[in-house]
Amino acid sequence: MPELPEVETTRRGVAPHISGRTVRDVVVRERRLRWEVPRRLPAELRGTVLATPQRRGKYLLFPAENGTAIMHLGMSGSLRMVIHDTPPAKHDHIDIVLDGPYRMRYNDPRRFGALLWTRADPLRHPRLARLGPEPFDPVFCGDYLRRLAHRRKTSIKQFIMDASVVVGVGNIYANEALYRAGINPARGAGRVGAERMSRLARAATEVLGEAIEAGGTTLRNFVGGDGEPGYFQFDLDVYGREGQPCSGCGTAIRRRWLGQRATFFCPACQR
DNA sequence: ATGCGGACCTGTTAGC
DNA sequence: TGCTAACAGGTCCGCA
Repeated sequence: MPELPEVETTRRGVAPHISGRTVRDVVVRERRLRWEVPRRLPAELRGTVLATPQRRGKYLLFPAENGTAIMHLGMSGSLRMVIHDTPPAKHDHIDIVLDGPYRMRYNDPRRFGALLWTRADPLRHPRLARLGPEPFDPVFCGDYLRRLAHRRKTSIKQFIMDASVVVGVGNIYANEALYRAGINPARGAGRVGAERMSRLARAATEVLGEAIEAGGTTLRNFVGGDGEPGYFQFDLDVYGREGQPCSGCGTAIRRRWLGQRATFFCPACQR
């Protein structure tokens, strides 16, 4: 579920409840996530004061005094703040128990997520070191994309979803950005001209920004950081709309597969 | 270096 | 109603 807007919404949701709080304990009920939760993580976090959580791509960073907890929500992870005596539900794998009435609870049915620990600069962590720029970073622009896409034969959609190119453009927003830019998702990355590439960069930045504004797209079981199920729905033009008319020209939206991911596009508007 | 396919998991929904 | 298959928002890894 979580794409960048959901991750950012989660960060914003939990931030006021954890910034400046002391970690009383960390309860790990299931350590088999994408990678095993480090055994030393509870001991490292216990007794330290948490700073404001940060985000890098879809990774959440929880800086403590002696290191940083690095979290990824994977496909199905979510965080919520619950009062201490709330009994854990199915797939509630980890609690960060805080001073005061709340603990931060991590739930992840598919266990594609992760919780890691580093004492060093988290941005140099192997998982983060090779990430591309944030979509809101001014270096992320048409020229930047053109340079990287030079002679690349992969589709523009797979290219824009590559986290070493730019972070945070997941399947939903790749579809939406390409629609807004009028580019066929299957087009070779190296065959997108300068003008259209600029449009794509702008579209990606825009669509992600708007989704964050909207509070994140809510699909399936996403739960906002405040514990309220998000009911806001970002208005999607193509994703999940196979067979429905394109809002621009009325042509039926098509679905195809690119890189094992469902891809939605308007065959008339996107070339 | 690039590109592809498979892998990790469980839950929900569509179809018979 | 019940069973099975397809599909789901992410990434990493190994191989060609």
